[in-house]
Amino acid sequence: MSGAQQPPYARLKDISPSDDGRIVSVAGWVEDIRNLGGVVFIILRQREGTLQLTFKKKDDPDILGQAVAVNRESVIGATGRVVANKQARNGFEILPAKLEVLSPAEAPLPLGVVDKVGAELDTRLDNRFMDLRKPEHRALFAIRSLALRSIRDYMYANGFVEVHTPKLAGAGAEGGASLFETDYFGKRAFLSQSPQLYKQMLMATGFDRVFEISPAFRAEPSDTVRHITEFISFDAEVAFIRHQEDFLKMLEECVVGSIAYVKEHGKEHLEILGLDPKVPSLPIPRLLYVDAIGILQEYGKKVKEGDDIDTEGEKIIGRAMQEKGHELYYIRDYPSAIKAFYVMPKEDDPEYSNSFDMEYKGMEMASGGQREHRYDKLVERMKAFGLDLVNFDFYLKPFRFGMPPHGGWGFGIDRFVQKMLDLPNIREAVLFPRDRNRLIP
RNA sequence: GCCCCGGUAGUCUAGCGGUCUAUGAUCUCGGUCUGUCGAGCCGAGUGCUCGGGUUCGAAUCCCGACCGGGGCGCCA
Repeated sequence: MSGAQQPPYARLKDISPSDDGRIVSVAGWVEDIRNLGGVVFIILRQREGTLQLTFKKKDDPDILGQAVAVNRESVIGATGRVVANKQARNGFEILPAKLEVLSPAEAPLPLGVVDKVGAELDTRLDNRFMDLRKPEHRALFAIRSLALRSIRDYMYANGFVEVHTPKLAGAGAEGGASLFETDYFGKRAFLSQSPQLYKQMLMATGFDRVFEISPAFRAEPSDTVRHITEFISFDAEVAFIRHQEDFLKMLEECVVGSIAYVKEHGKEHLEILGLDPKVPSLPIPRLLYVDAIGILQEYGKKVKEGDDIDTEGEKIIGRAMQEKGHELYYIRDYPSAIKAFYVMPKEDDPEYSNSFDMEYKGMEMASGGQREHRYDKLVERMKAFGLDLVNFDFYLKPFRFGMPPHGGWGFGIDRFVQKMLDLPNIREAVLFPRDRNRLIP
């Protein structure tokens, strides 16, 4: 273990058949041990793939004995000679002269990494560290990372400032009942369900364009494949707009760009998963709310103008749009009555609002719109919603001292990854998901 | 929170009142084998979620709790 005198461990990508004869040290997880009696193979797994260690009884029976004694999924280090060999994976194998167990794994494993049986999601999540040793599961998160990187790149390139608003707050963001309550030095506090009010307040500062990628918490006891209690929300707010179309263009470019970025830079990961997501063409369709209701009526669903679109309706529209070749689209101009208090009703038809949802494969990815920036109108609407204005003084104050017209969106990162990769459950797209029953790990 | 379905070895499953000393696979352990790469072959090991009840008898039927799967409501 006198590490300082020894060369660093070589990675799989640093070794090739042309290194024949070279002495290298490698480390990794023991994926499998194949004991053929006179010869033993250890399949060693690293981040990028697996390589083979070969032990021959006639060369060194002692080290062969050590190799056979190692438990699967232990972390080992080995030093030996590289031998080019067409029979071995990668075209080479290593014949170790030294083998050390850096961290043994107990047996049996709580979850097999290469076992020929499946495991339920619940079991996998209970043992997530082990589950993520499977390349196809790590690939999901490599892709998620790429998608986020592309989103950030787009936002920075378009003049947005990345911000962080508080996740602990003394008042509920939108006055809903779906807040987690906690004790804050004897006072009641809530986990933020949305950065909504804070990002709007920032519109009164001169930043003009802000975005935030951070957790949001919802205490709704939803038990579905598309809800978790802690999710990552990508929020943005833009000042000095004339119409929501001014930023819808940005959102669609950002989202479509993210899918394209994943396809371009995540080829190896998509290959592991056998996936090839479609890149929607720009601009994506804008379906008016009233037309969406029309589609539902065409499909025989009993809805009337003014109704909210329920899950079934959302799925029907998803299929209808899919038939026309559209996976990603906006639904615009919802009735004012079914949207939050901060939405701006349309000038010419106040029954409807400057609001939108972005839908991807029949699931809501984002919602947003132009906000009511006129103090009097905002207060009027808040009263109509039955909100106690005393609790919202901190929010309303900026509206009395010069608030530019503005709007923005909230976009669910976890759902985006779920739909882009056609995952059956949002929990697959989250490392350590939180839901109604799961708080550990 | 509501509706439907389910909970069997570390993992995934069959069984659905006695014939269950519970099926198969995977896994683990032991044996064998000098080119495996889903290694092979021989042998062994581990289990009916918990608590009540019905019955001569319960993995199996009933009730409750907890947990899981699907759907709904709501939403990102």
